[in-house]
Amino acid sequence: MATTIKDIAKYTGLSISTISKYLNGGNVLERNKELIEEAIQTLNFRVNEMARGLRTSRTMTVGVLIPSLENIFFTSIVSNIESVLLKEGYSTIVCDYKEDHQLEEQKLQFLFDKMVDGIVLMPLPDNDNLVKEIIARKIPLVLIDRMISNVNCDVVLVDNLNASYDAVEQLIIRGHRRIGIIAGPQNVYTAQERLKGYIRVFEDYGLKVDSRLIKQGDYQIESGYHLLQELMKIEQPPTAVYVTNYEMTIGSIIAINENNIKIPDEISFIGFDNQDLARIVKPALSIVVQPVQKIGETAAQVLLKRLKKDLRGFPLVARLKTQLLIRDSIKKVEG
Amino acid sequence: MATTIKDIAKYTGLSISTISKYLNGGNVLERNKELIEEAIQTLNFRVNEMARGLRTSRTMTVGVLIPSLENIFFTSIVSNIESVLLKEGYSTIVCDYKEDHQLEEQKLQFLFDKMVDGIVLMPLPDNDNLVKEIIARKIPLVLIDRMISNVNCDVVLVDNLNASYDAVEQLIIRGHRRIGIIAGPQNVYTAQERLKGYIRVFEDYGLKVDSRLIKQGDYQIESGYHLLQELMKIEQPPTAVYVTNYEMTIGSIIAINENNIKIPDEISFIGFDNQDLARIVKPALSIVVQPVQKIGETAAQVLLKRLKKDLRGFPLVARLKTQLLIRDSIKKVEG
DNA sequence: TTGTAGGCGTTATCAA
DNA sequence: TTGATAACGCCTACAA
Repeated sequence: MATTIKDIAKYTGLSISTISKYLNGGNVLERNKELIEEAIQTLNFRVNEMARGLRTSRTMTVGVLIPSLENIFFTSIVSNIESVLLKEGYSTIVCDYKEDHQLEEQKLQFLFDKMVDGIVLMPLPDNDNLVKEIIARKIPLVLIDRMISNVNCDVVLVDNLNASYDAVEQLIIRGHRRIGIIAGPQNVYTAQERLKGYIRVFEDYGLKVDSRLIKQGDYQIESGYHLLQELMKIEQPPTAVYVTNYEMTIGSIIAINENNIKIPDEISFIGFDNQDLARIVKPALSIVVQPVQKIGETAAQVLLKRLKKDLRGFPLVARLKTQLLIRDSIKKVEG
Repeated sequence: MATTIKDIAKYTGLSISTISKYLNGGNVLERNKELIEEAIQTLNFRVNEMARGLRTSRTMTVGVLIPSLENIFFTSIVSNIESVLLKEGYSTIVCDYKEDHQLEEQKLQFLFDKMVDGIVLMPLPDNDNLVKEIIARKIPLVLIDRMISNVNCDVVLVDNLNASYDAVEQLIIRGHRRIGIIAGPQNVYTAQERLKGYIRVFEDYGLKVDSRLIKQGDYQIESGYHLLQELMKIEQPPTAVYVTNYEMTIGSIIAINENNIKIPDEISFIGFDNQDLARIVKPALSIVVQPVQKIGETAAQVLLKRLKKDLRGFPLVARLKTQLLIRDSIKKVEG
């Protein structure tokens, strides 16, 4: 049906192996090179990746396993990974495991079956065995957004701790002392880090942390909505609040609007991740911006490096910096 | 390296072809069946999809090509497609073309190279040639959210026209006459349909359409934000507004909050797609809900059917109904 | 029901 | 530089 190397051979009068060699960058006489090129064009030839894969046991396919396809943070990363890989001829198989332990395992098995050449994984907590199994199979692996102790493996992280640190520090510098935080689920690595940063900056400034100002949400919109209102209802409400992810930031803003709370007069605000929202809300919201594009690109690049058997710098820990956008949602508090 | 049929043959003392037949559902003696099963378990055998693919020229892979991976509407659909396909052993290669004509073509070529068995496509306007090429290659294709005239091909659509019709009709029934619409870009099929529904219901009720109440946005948050404010600033502002997609609904709500416009007293509101938002905003928002899950599932099921060479009902046009959730954001207007 | 043998399209080894 | 040939792991007549 489709044209094969054999057809090119016939067309050019050369042998199959010469064509194959040319295809793989070997040396061929200039004259033949042109001839082959011509044949490829006119016969519209494309290598059969499957035959090649069978022979080389490389699929030129990378598996990306994420918690959910219904979360823009993850899919944006995937989008960037895919862009980079595509340029090198790799295709991306995306699986999501719907935040489910069992599914995570099952989909991983699926990627094994597909014989992906490499894997990018954003793992669930407490599933270190999966990571170990990938490594045991010697499949190049890049972890995103999570470190696993005692496991050697390339990782792309965001410096969440200092992201929080910097954000909260700006509030402190501007005179705030009662600063609320809407933190995430503490079995999630990033959420732990973001809370740690909050606590550390208080320590560094010799301030005491008031545990009533620490609210733990679940990274969902509702969380932000409810917890912000809880924060405002406590005896001495905070003068500033720091919300630690996209969804909860939306929820908080909705709560703030609904309760007619004035930013920054009644509360100073730093949110997370949501650039669109931040740009639109008046006054413009201050936010922590994660380098989504860079996360994806870095992960893809590291993986490509490993796929090329380049093991320099292994295990690499890329710790990407967030950006703190200070806008109009922060007020100075007179000491 | 990995165990092959050959290994199973050795272990069981049977021949390769017997094993193969068993693997493909053929008849084998009960005794041998158990033996083979045992071998598969202990040797941890998995068929080599590539070898199989080379032989059968089936990859058990489906390509899904969407405009963007950074839009939750699309990725939710992908998520559901993937779930259904996975159960049948198909893997999903997701590509996005970042709303770019050229990229769309390039990524499609990529899917061809990967020899996907089928394709699910959410096409850009004015790229009918791509669709035709897929069909010319006899690759099973399911189109989502867009019809192409003069082309025979399975399609999964949402009945956007009647979605709008029903929504606006509810406003009319409750006495509204000046109803604003924030429509989408008119080169997009769904956006056309949604506007048509608005116009048709006015006609059916013998009411005149005031073109000043029709605003055309670009399906982005900013659009909603600005256009809602424009609507409220015209001489006789609308008593109700209907916003025709997710992002613009967010934008509109932000504008409404910011300008302290009271829902439903100052304006009745029907939004689109955003269930989370709708649930949280007070008063609860009325919205048009697209059957995201069903879109994905239907597309996957139709494709699976075609992949099994079942051509009954071709070309199928699945026209899925939206759901109109009436909540507290609509006020009755006294005639 | 089981086994034999040929071939899917490619790469890789080795000779020429 | 080029070509003949043997795999890669599987499926599928066909024969037993």
